Amino acid sequence: MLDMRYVRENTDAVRENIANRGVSVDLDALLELDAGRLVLLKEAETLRKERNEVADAMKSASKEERPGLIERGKKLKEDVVAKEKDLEIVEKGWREEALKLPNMTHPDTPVGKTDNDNRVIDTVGEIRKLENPRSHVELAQMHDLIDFERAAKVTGAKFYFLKGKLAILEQAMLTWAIREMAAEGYLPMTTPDLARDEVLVGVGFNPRGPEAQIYSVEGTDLSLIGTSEITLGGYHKDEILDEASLPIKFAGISHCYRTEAGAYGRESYGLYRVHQFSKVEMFVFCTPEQSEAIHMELRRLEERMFQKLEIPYQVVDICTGDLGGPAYRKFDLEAWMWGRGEGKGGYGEVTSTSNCTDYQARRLNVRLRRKDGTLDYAHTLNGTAISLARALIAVLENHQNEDGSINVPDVLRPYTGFDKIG
RNA sequence: GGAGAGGUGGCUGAGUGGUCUAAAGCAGCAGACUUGAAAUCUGCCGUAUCCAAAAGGUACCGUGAGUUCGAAUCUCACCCUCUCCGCCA
Repeated sequence: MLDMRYVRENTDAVRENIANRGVSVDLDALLELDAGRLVLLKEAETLRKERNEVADAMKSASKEERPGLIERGKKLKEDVVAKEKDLEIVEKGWREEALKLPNMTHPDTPVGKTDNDNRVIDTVGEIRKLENPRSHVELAQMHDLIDFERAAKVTGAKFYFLKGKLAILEQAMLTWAIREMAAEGYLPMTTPDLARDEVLVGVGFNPRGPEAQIYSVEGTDLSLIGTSEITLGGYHKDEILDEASLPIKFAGISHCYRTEAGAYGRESYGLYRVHQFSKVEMFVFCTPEQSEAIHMELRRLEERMFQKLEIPYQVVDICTGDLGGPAYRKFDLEAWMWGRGEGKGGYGEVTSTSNCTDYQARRLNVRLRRKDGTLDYAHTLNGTAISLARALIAVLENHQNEDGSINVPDVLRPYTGFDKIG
């Protein structure tokens, strides 16, 4: 959500931003609705004022005056109801359109249309030389680590059972990641896996409807979360945070559920695009002054996780056309995966960090009280500490040996209790 | 799941149809007194929105609908909290 006053006063900048992001928002229609809304609002308020005056006059009215005042009051009540109905209709359209407005964009964000326009800003780590690199699916088959077929029988396509040492490896990575985050001052939080639709919308997700990537629970206003960004963002909904308490840093542990409608194909192979996975997510509430530096910190922490896992990756500055609505700027980490690029290997997204500035905070109504007593909206940021499924792919494929055995990265060995698979 | 009680400003808490633009206390801010602090005294002290600003208007007492000339107050539904019972890892 953008500040409507800002939109009114900076229409050119907003228009350019909409164009850069390739979002379908009709700004002119929105501005027209906005102007119409203000007129109706004014009219409704005038009527309500008269109604209040009549009610006020009743208090001291004589017996003779009363019937006349009651008549006026009845008439005004009808007028108010009618005017409010008009206002409600305009406001509904206005709100729908206003919610579609994406966040403004960081000046350094590359302008572009698709992920081909994303800018690689760093490449780190060395890709191991392998004669016969195997995909994680092949490796899993060799060691009986994943059962997709039975998961399909039990639940459906794009679900999986992790077996044996891979199940242990997953838990090891979760525990390791949580401890890493705690050591950095991020408060570990196990969150609900479901949230109210209201919260989903506040964080910027679309819980229902044809475009939705979210599972919703029939007969309730609950949806399965696609990331704990949702529950952590909702955590301080409708609250006023004390400036001195910021930044507030969380490391959320949750399962993540995504419908991934229509996302089948080569790039969705194996564990890469699945309907359920576990994730440790960093989430930060901070002041507007802090958010830029914290975004860099989140990126640095994400990079460090993959450095410690000894997995080569590249950092990508996401272009305007590929940014989600709430993000002001977004970096992705793409790890090397041998199973991509038709067996030759390629980079695949493993983490992502966004600075959402005050966009989510406005929708969630999260404010901060300055030391001088004034109020402002907080800034929110999120970043992936570790996302299982994809991180497992990266570990399996990068730490495989020529014989198909897989070394456990050093940092995980204390948590797995074994050094090698196979 | 059943029965009961309850949700009011940053906090505690009064208020059951019209001076509620919500009592009082605590906390906070400014000032007085004081060498300084405490105590005491005085004043200020919710949010959003409209207006260039001020003045002012409108809305908000868990949420939503309703009754009424008029709703924090009455009615209904929902959400949440607490107590007890049942069930249960």
